[in-house]
Amino acid sequence: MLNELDPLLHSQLRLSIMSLLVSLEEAEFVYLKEKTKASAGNLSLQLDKLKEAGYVEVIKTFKNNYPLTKCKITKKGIKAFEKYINDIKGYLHLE
Amino acid sequence: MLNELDPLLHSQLRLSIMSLLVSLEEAEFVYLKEKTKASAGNLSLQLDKLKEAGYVEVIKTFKNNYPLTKCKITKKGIKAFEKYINDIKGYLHLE
DNA sequence: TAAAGTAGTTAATTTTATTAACCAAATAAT
DNA sequence: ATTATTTGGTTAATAAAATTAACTACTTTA
Repeated sequence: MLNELDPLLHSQLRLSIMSLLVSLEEAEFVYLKEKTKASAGNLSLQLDKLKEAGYVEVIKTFKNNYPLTKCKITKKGIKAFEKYINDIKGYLHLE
Repeated sequence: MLNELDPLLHSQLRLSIMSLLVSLEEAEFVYLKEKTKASAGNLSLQLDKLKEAGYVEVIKTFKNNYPLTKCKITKKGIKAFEKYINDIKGYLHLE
C-alpha cells in the first residue's frame, strides 16, 4: 500500500517542472522559470537532476542571438511521473 | 492551480505518519516505527516536528513498566492533511 | 550483577535544496 | 566606442532538511 516515493519526483520544484512538461511535451527554460516562480539557479540545478535521471531532455539552441534552452519530458519521465501518481495515491487515501 | 505544498507534509516519512494517523486516530510509537520502517531516531524527530506544528499530539505514558508514546492527529493536522491532498492534486492532474 | 533488551532522545553527519556569485554574449546608453 | 544593463543561463557557497549513530534511562533475563 505505501510504496516508496521516487525522491527525484518528491520535490516541489521538480514535481512542478514534470507536471508542466507532462502536459506541454516541450517548454522553454524561461517559461518554466516564470511558471514555477523558481530562481534561474535553482531551476537550472533541478532540471539537471531530471536530465541526469533521464526524465527530461534538455536541448540548447539559440533564438534572436540569445541562448534558448528547451526541455522535453522523456518516455522514462512520463512513466516515472505516472508511477509517482499511483504511489502517492496510497498516502492520500485516493482509490 | 499549483499551490505551495506544505513542507511539513511534503516529506515521505511525515506523510506516512500522517497517512496512518488520519485513519487510525491514535497509534503507538512502536507501531508507527514498524509500519513506516523508519528508525526510532528519525521517527522521534519527525514526530516532534509534527507536534511542534500542532499536527499531532504526543502523549507519554507507561505500559508494563515501559515508556509508551501515543500519537494522535489533531483537528489542525487533519485540516492540513486534507489541504495537502487538494494541493498536490493540481500537480498530479487529478480532477 | 553483568549482559541484553525496550523505548525512546539528542548530537553528529549526510544529503538536498536554495541562494548568491559568476560567466558569456547581446543590446542600450553616454 | 567603451561602459552599463539585460538576457539566459551555470557553478560555487550556504542553508535547511533528513538520516544515522551514539547515547540515556529503565527493565528483564542469566
